[in-house]
Amino acid sequence: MSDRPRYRFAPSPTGFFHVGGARTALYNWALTLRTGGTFVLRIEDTDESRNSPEWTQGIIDALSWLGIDSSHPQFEGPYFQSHYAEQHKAAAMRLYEAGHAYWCDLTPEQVQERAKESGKPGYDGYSRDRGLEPGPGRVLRFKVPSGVTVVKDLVRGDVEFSNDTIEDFVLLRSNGSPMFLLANVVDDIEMTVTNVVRAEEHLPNTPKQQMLWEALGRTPPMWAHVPVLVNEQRKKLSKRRDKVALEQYKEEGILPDAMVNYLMTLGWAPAGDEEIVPWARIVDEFRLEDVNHSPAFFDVKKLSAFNGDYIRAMPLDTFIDACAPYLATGHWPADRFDQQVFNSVAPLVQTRVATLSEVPTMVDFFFLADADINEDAWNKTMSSDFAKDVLSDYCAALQTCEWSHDPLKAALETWTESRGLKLGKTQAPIRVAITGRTVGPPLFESIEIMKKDEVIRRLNSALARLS
RNA sequence: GCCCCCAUCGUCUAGUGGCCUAGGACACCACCCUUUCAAGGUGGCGGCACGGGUUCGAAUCCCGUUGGGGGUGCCA
Repeated sequence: MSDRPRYRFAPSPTGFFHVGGARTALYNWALTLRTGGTFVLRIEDTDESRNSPEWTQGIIDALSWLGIDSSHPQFEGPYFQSHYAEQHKAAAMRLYEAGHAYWCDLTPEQVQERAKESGKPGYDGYSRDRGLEPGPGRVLRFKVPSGVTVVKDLVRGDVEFSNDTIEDFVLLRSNGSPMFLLANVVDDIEMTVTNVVRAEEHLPNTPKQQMLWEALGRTPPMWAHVPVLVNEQRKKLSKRRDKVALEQYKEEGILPDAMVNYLMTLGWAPAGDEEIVPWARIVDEFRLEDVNHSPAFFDVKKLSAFNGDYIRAMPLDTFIDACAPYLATGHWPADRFDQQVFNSVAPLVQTRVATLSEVPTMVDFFFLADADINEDAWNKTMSSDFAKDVLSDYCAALQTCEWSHDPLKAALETWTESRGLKLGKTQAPIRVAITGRTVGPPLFESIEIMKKDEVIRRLNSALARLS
């Protein structure tokens, strides 16, 4: 066994992959990479109600999307907690035999009842000294020793828990199956985990787990509890209320690099004034000691801003490739899509989107049989007194105009100046007639890319609607 | 209720006793550029929760208050 640190990420497969889990995984991965350690993936699937094979694959896929590749030499696993039930039970029995645990025949209802009567919540240690033998309907409880448990946490420092505030918790259910606290510790011991980096919600569990490590005769790992991610109401991100599925962001065209970079700046910041930094630098600089102590708001707007930055930084052909899946689901007839046309506008699109899913809408007019005219845009631009004239005069000018954006622009400029107007105004009706919207890629560059017949047809069609 | 954690612009953060008249980023606003919208550039708005200490000196250390969060299962 080497003295390299062994980190671990231990999600339970409850549906889709959570952005909070993603950040925890990334913290562990960055640390693994820098320290030359190992990243152990363990699927905590002991609760049968939340267990499904495709969810496990979902976790592996999500990690891989984030750049945590299961074939990387520093990656180990996945292990499945459910496969280790025998070890968990054996450890529980060792604890019992060593006097660290005892059987209790109280049902959850009875425990609750006693708590109600005494006015003190939780289990009161009723069976501690009753010397019960194992039997049906009996749970095994840990005998919490007296004293104080000090959790040494890399993020928070020493956290003290008075043991008398901790009840004798259940190790084995009445059906004999092991509980999370036990399973988690036994697995960490078996997998020789040395560093546990997880979300703050586990902090109250930690003294219990540390007692288990000690009762099992082991030295507890280094703990680190990172702050939770919260929503706008400052509540822990929840899959019921909040948009937390990594998959969903992926579908919207958030780039993995942007997601990774953004997630890493939640609770931590790289040195200097820039927060958009390459992963290699993050690996180099990330320290648990520097992680903030307070919850961080997962801000989709800022994520988008990061993403826009990453999109603009892409080489053009990479951007074009990245757009392909989004273009494939465009709302135009499939046979009208023209890759060459898209390639020509791509540079103009690249600076105008924050996510890839915005791309199809921005270029749809090239591929639709007719421009999809937005009514507000039409009403706003076609009501001007020059709308009809500019449409018809420009249409006429196009017949002889050289088909290149400069002359295309010059033609309209000449007309505009002759009327004492501004190009910003006069291009509007033309833009709406051709693209259907008031905003979009630069007009003359777009016209240049389109077929002359088609442009003229759309201008005439607008003209017909006007009169 | 009990236990634990936390507290710098609206948000994410820098800051580890003097470099702070508190820096950056997102958002917002204005201007510049400009064929729309973006992008880019320039500038602006805006913060150390409060009260006590400690100290020559506190955003930084201590105590309290208030406010937020997490946990409190025969879930993980």
